[in-house]
Amino acid sequence: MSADPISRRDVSDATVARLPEYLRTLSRLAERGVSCVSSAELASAVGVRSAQLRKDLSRLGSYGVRGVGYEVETLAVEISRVLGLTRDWPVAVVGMGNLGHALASYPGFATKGFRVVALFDDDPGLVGEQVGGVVIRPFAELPARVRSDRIAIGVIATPAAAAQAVGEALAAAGVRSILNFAPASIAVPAAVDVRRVDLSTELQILAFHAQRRTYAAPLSGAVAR
Amino acid sequence: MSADPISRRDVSDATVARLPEYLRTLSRLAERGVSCVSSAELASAVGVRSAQLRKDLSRLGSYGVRGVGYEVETLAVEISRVLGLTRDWPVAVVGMGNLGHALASYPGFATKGFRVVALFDDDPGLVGEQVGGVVIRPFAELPARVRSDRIAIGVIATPAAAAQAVGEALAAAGVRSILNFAPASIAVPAAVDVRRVDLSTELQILAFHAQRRTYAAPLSGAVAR
DNA sequence: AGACGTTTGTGAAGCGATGCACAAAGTGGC
DNA sequence: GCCACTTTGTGCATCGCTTCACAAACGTCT
Repeated sequence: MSADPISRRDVSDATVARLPEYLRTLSRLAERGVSCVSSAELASAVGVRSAQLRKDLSRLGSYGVRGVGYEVETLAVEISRVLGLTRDWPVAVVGMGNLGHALASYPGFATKGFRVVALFDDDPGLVGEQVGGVVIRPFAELPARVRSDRIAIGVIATPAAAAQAVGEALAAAGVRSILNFAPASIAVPAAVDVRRVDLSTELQILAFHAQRRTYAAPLSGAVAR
Repeated sequence: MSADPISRRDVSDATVARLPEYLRTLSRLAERGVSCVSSAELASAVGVRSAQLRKDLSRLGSYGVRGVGYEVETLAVEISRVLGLTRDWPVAVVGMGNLGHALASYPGFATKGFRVVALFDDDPGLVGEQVGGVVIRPFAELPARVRSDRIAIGVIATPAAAAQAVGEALAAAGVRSILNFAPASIAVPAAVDVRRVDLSTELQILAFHAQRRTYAAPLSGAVAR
């Protein structure tokens, strides 16, 4: 009864998106031997306002001490608990091209409870190969592996054309969380949570700002086409 | 004077983030031979409300025809222009491990005016290797290459420990736009625009929602550890 | 040419997130 | 034990984005 898990329900998406950043900064502080930190210090290390940090953390409960600050270790554990990192998350990667290889051996995937336990591709030249100690298997084995390995998260790293079919197969197999790296949006049942990471989109946003800078700078120069 | 480039100034970040999605959907429609589309059709294809789509597009100017809709080709060209995709964007990738290799040969990088023209790594085992027709060079050559190739965008694909140094080197060399894939935030001068893509953060957000689902489902089951 | 149906562009309302400012709560010194 | 100082937690104002709703504009049909 001391820590009420139900109270996590009203944590907004904006707050959740910042929690991983807080957690990484706290880990860095812990490595440096810091055991206690104020909201002002932590906020400036992360790059947010201190008021926002305190408001975010207050959603998780009262883990700070007035006049002192937050205990680094305690706060890190609490954020981990809220994010669900204290349990095990078996992950499957579908599509073992360059990107799939990179994701399967990405250090960030191995930590925090995420375990890449299954790799899939239909290219006969790739099936059987080992990446990070896991064997690449044909895509048809997906449903069986999802059941046997209790796979909770699917990562799509296929070309755009295959993304929709893979997403449907993952959803049909019971995977409710999908991280989609393919340059295409996919339609899935409402019960499935999809997050898309598109490298091309990020570049285009950068290009927009870069272009705006070059237009803004030379006030006297001829701008027209 | 017909198309005023200054009017692009008041396009909000939220709108800019959606423009690439609109553009990709328009390209798909054009491939299918669709030449005209209403805001309702386009919006549902993208997955946003039609009012939002219209408001976004109205920021770029009046490119729709009342009673008819938007001409696919014209709208695509205009969005491309606003995003700055009609010019050439030389890109450098720093850190040619698994992720760097994947990014350098990513199809989405090659299209839309982005050209990977330089690859850097300090591992002697990688220097000299060709990826997509571009030779990997030692990191020390970065400043010279930025000048000679007019590199505008830098992609950081190094381990976390190297990210800060690479970011500083890019900024010092004159690169004003950085896409950071390393699992670490970097501090750069205010004139430099950094976007961070963190695979671990995305997974953690997925895990949060997945955990919330499992807590919400078994109302009668004992939750307390 | 005029009336009708359709779709855009946009003012206004609604809503959620951010930032401010301060009371509440704790520590340490005397 | 009381006082001064520090820092959290939070009500409240503000800001920006999203959504609604409708008038203006366009094509079409007669």
